[in-house]
Formats: sequence, C-alpha cells, structure tokens
Amino acid sequence: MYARGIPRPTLERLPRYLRALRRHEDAGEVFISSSRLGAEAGIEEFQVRKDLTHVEVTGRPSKGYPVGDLIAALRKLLGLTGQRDAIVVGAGRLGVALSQYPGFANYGFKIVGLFDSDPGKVGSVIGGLRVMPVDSMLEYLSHEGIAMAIITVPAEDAQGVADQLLEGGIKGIWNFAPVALDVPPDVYVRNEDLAIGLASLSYHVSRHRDR
Amino acid sequence: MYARGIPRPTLERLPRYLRALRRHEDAGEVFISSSRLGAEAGIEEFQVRKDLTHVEVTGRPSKGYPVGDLIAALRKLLGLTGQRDAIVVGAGRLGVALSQYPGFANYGFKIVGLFDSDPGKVGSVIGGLRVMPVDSMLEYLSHEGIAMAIITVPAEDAQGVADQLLEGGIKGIWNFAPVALDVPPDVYVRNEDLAIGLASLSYHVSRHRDR
DNA sequence: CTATGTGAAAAAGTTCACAGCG
DNA sequence: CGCTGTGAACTTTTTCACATAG
Repeated sequence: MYARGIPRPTLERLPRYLRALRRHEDAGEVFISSSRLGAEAGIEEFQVRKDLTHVEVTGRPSKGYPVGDLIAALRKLLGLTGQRDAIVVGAGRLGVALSQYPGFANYGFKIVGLFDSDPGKVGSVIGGLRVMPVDSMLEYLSHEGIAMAIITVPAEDAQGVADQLLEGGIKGIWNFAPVALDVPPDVYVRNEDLAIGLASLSYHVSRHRDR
Repeated sequence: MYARGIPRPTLERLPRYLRALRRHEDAGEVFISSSRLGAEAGIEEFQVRKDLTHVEVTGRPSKGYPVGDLIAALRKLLGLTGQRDAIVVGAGRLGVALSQYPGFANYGFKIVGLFDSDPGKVGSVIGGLRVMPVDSMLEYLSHEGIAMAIITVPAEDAQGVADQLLEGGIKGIWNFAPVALDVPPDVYVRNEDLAIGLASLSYHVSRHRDR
C-alpha cells in the first residue's frame, strides 16, 4: 500500500511478476489470482500477496488482481516510466552482450552509449552503437543526463571508471567487475560477480555428489 | 565449524572472501584479520567472523586467520576441488561471453562445450570452442559426466533445453532465460534474469530523483 | 464459495558486545 | 592487549491461518 522502503527480496521478485503479467495481458486476461501469478513466477501464493501489499493496487476477492492496473503500478514503482537510458563501460564480450541484450528492451531500458579505453575498439560500430573513448565519457554524461551505468571493465580499472561515472552524475551502477567499489552513500551499486554464480552451482552440485 | 546447510547469504559471500584471500596469498601474507578481510571484500568484520564459522578453519586470537588454510577450506567447501567443467547452451552474444568469461578460470571453472540449435552457428569455432548442435547434447553429456550447465537460450526454448540437460545427468543449472524452470527437487537451479538487475538500478535511481 | 489482505508466529539473518585465548 | 568466536538481541523476511469482502 505504500511505495517507500520496499524489502529487497520483494523488489527482486516484482520484475518477475511483471514478466508473467505481461503474458496474461497478451492473452487478453483481465484478472489473475495470486496462486496463478505465483505459479508462473515460481513463487508461493502467500508471498505474492504479501509482495503486492507494497503496490498501489488492490485485488478483488473471488477474482484476483486486475492485470492492467497491476502492470501499470509495477512499472511506476520500479521506475520504468521515467528516464531509462543507460551506458555500458567496457566493450569486451560481456559489455557487448549486455549492450545488445534483448531482455532490457522488454522493460523499456535502452543502452545508449558504449565506452572503452582500447583505441583498437573505439570507433567501431557494434550492434548499432559506436564505441566511444572512455576519455570522452564525462563530457558525454554531462550532456545526456543519464543516471545508470554498467561497468564491465577489468577489476583494476573499475574504481577509476566508477569515479568518472560519479563525476558525470551517475546515480546507479551495476558493477560486473569483481571488486568492491567505493562510492558515496547516495549512489546505488549493485555488484554482480558472475563467478559467484558458478561457485554457487558448484557448491550445490558437490553437496549433491556427497549424498 | 560444520559444512552442511550454509545460509544462502553466507554462501554468496564466501567467493568474495576467496578472491580477497588470494590477493593476500600472492602478497605472501600468512595471516589476515577479519577486519582486514572484511574491508577488502566490502563486508563488515563481524559478518566475516560469523560467516567463517561455517568453514573448517579457526582463526588465532591476535593474529587472524591462516590465509593458506582458509583458501583451501573455502575451495573445498565451495566444491572447487572436484569436477568443475560446465557447458553453455545458447551461442548468442551472452552465451559466447559467458563461455569465454575470464573470471571463471580464476575459480578453476572451465566451459568445455557450447551448444546451439541454429545450423548457421553450429560448426563455427568461437574462442577455441566449436559450437555443437543441441541435438547432440544428450550424447555428449552421457560421455562426459558433466554436472553443470548454463542456459542462455530464448525463454520459449529454455524448458526444452532443461529437460534434455536433466536427462543428460546435469545437477546444476544456471538459467539466464527469463522463465521459471520446472525441474526435480534434487537439481539446483539458479535463476539469473539480467533485466532484474537493471530494474533494481532503475528503482533506486528513481527513488533518488524523488527526494 | 473463492481469493484477498493482514495480524501473528516462525524462521532466517544481522548486529552487537564481550568473554576468552594466545 | 588484539582478535577470534559466539550467545543474545535485534531486525528482516517468510510462512501461516483466518477474518473479510464480493
């Protein structure tokens, strides 16, 4: 019912509801129950109801939640209505993959700039984006008013890049470099160390063997 | 002190300790304190100590934790000593990026197979890996005894791929397709919807604007 | 009779504070 | 002393159960 201070785990689940809801909208369904929504998102139904408590939408007993309204409310809540442009710093394989990742468009996100420090990469056009020199990043940001950036540079360069992003007014950083970034508290950093994903698989698989 | 049932958040932090510890080992340091380790991993020191409770290593008052022993224990705990080969299904940009991601090698992980259903991709060699047809995957798995797989195919193909992986004896799946997979309970699935990352940034950035 | 919304209970995880060991 | 290890307090999140609304 309120929009502030949503629990982190809830926040991670909201996009999954949104995804499932869109399929229902496409199918022309007007209401969806928490149990149905949960089944599609892989989440328990009472968790769904609890999560939706944080959204400005109320369900109807015997019917469920209004699909269209819920989508609109989730989009608003997740900030998917405002400025959604982001840049990628680091035109390696991962940076390139992310800069063209089709899944982002589904949420209205657009990668509008791709930067690299390698002169051999700068100037080339990758998937419709021209690779720009990192040196020009600050100037670029000062013109464009972009709030989100993705870092896919090597660990040793990440802090330097982050410093420039901050100077350029970036308020949210998705950091794929395996290093802890030092930023002021008003800037949100989401760390995504891909190796942790494999390590996690590895742990579970090895426990599996032990049994 | 025990190795079973480690809390999920702890498990996600262990690889970060491992990363920091290796830097210390390289620097020739024999002991490290929880405060130092925490600072490098970006984690509070009491959290570090609590987490290390789950590891078969004990620190020494006034000195800290033995770096070498701790590394060995973490590696063992995370299953980084056994079979660490994995395959990638889906040779799109993301699949290719992951199949060559240098960060995996740091943990001893190796991507040994790359599969795709597109005949136009099959047969080409990408970063030393030959793209193999998905049709041959089951046979491949039955020979190789691989336990981990990464799915980067489109959402609509993901369940079909997962079914084949299960049949091939895969016990851990890292799923980048934005869909909930249906698998038996003894198979571990880690879902990684990249759009959630951007949505999360977006939420925090938009709250930032509101203030 | 079905499905929401929510207090209350339970579980999980974090933080603290400090006893105790080298 | 310095730094670990951990019980206990606290906080957050999940789970449950059920009154309530259409």
